[in-house]
Amino acid sequence: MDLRHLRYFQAVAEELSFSKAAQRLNIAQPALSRAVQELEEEMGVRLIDRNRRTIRLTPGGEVLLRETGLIFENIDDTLRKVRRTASGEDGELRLGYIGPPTRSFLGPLLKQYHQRYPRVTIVLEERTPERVWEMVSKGRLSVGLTRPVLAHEALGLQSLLLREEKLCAAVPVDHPFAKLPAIRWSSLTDEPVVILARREGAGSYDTILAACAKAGFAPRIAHTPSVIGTILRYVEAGSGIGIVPESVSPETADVRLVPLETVETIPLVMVWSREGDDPAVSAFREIVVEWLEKEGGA
Amino acid sequence: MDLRHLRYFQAVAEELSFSKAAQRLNIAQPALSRAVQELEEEMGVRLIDRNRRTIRLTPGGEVLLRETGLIFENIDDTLRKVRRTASGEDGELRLGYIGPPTRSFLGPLLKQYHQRYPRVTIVLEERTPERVWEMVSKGRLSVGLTRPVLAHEALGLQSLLLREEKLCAAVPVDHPFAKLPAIRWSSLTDEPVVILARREGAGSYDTILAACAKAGFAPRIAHTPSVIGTILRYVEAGSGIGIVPESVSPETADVRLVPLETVETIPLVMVWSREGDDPAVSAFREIVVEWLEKEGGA
DNA sequence: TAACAAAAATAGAGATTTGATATTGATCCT
DNA sequence: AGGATCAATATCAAATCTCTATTTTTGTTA
Repeated sequence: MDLRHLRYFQAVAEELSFSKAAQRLNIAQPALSRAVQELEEEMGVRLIDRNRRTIRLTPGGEVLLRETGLIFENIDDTLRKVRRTASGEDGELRLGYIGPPTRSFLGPLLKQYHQRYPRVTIVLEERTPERVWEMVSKGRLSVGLTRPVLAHEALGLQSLLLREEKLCAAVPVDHPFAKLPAIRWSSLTDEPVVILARREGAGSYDTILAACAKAGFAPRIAHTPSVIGTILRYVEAGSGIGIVPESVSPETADVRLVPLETVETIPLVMVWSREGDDPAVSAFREIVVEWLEKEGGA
Repeated sequence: MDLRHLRYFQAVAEELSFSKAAQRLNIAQPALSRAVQELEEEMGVRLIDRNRRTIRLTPGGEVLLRETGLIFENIDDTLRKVRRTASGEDGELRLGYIGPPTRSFLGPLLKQYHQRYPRVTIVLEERTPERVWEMVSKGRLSVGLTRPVLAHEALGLQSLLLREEKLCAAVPVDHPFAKLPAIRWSSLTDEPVVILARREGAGSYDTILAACAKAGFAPRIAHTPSVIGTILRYVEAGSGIGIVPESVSPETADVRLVPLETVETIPLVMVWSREGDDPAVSAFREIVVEWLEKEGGA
C-alpha cells in the first residue's frame, strides 16, 4: 500500500473527475489513471465506475474514500504527537526526590513546569538519596533531586548543583546549647551525636566526620538512623545532639536548630542520564536553571 | 510521508539494530540507514540514538513506534472493509417495497439474507409502487419490490419478475357473489367497482379496464383510492365491488375475495439500478433467485 | 444516425527514487 | 593497541513515476 495512491484516489473521488483531480494535484492526467488502476489492482477491488461520462464511486470506493480521510488524520496526529514529544511539549517526566530538603521549592517548581508544559505527565517518586541515584542510572527515573553520592560520575549521569546547605545542630530546647546563636564543632567533643547512616550515602556522614576531625576530635556517635525524622525523635528524647542540614524543620517546639561554626555544607543536586536526552527532562532543566538564577539558590 | 519509511523505521525500532532489521526486510543495510535518515529529516525529529554501539529510541521514536502500529492496523482494517464491501459481505441494502403483496414472503427473505450477510445493514422503506420506482431510479433506494410501471425500461433500471397475481373481486359477505366459487368479468357490468387510482401506476387500472373491455362492457367506477386498504373499506361499506390482487388479505370477516374468470394477472417485480452494481444488491438478488427456484413464485 | 466533443486509457521516453556493492568511520571488547 | 562489529557514505544499476503524444470510449448535437 502506498499513501501516494491513496492521496490520488482521494482527489479523484472528491472531484469525481480524473482531469480535475490531476489539476488539483499538479500532475498530468495519465499519471492519475495509472495510479488508480494500480491501487485497484493491488486491492483487488474496482473503486471507480468509469462506464459513464461522469464517473461514480463503487460501494467499495465510497468506503475507501471515507476511511482514507481517517487514515490521513491518523498520520497527521501521529506526526504532531512525535514533534511535540521531541520538543518537550508532550511526554512524561519521572521525577525522584528526597523529601525534606526539597519541600520548600519543589511544589512551586512543578507548578511552573506544568503551566509551561501542560501536556507532560509528571510522575513523582519520593525515595532515599541513594535510591534516587540508582533509579536514575537504571532509567527508572528521568530526573532526580538528591544528595551527591560517592561514585556519581561513574554512572554516566550528569548533575547540576542546586544549593549548598549548612549543617546545623539539632538540640533539645532545655539543653544549654539551645540558647546560643551558634555552636563550634569542638563543643560537641563530649556530646553523643545522632547522624544519618553512612550507607544512605547522603554525603553528610563523611562531611561531619571530616569536620570533627578538623576540630580535633572524634565524635561519640550515639545512633545512625536512615531517615532524618528519626534523628529528630532521638534529639527530642534527649538521646543526643543531631546534625542535619539547615533545611530540616523540627516540626516540634522541643527541638531547636543551631548553626554550626565553622560552616560546613552539603550539596543538593539534580541528576539525569547523560544519554538519551529526554526533551521533557531538558525542559525541566531549563525551568530549574531559571529558578536558580532568580532565587540564587536561596 | 511514505509508508515504506514507516515500515522500515518500525523494523529498526523493533530489532534495535539496522543490520538485523535489514535482514528481516530482505534489503541491504545502507538502504535502511538512508530511509530512516530521510524519515527523520522529513519529520524534523531525531528518532534513533546511534551514539552507542547498541542503538536506542529517542522519546519521539518511542511515540512513533507505538503509533506506527496503529497506523498499519488502521490501513489493514480499511483494506478488509473495502474488500468486504466489494464482495457484498459488508454494506447497506436500502430496500423499498409495497406492503400488502410482499407481506407473505418479505420477512423470511430478509431473515435469510441477514443470516448469510450479517454485516449488511438493511434499511426498509414502505412506499407506493411508483414512489419505489422513482426512489430506485434516483439512487435513494438500492432495490425495490413493486409493480411494473409504464416507462420502466426507460429509467436505466433492471427488473426481475417475482410472481404473477390473479385479480380477485372483493365483495361484501352478504352480497350474492360472496357464495360463488368464481365470478365472470361480465357479471360486473352493472356493479359499481372500486379500483386503485391510475396515477399510482400499479398497473392494475389498465389491466382491469382491458379485461372489462374484453368482456364487452365498460365498468362503472365508483371510487379510485390510492391505497389498497381503502378499497376494502369501501367494499365493507357496501359502496361497490373491489378488484384487487389475490395477495390482499381482507382482515375482516365482512369482505370475501372471489376469483375472477377469465384469469387476469398483474406482476410483482424486483427493480434495481443497472449501473453502479452494488454488491449488496447482487447478493440480495441471488437470495431472491434461489427463493424463486425453490418456491416457484407460489 | 453520423459527426463532434470531452474525458479517460494507452504507449513510449525521460527523470526521479530506490536498492545493491564496496568502502569508510566509529565504538566496544579483548 | 588491535580486531570485530555495526552504521554511514559513495557510487552505480534497476525500478518506478511522470510527462507528452495519441487512441479509445462515450455522450451530445445537428
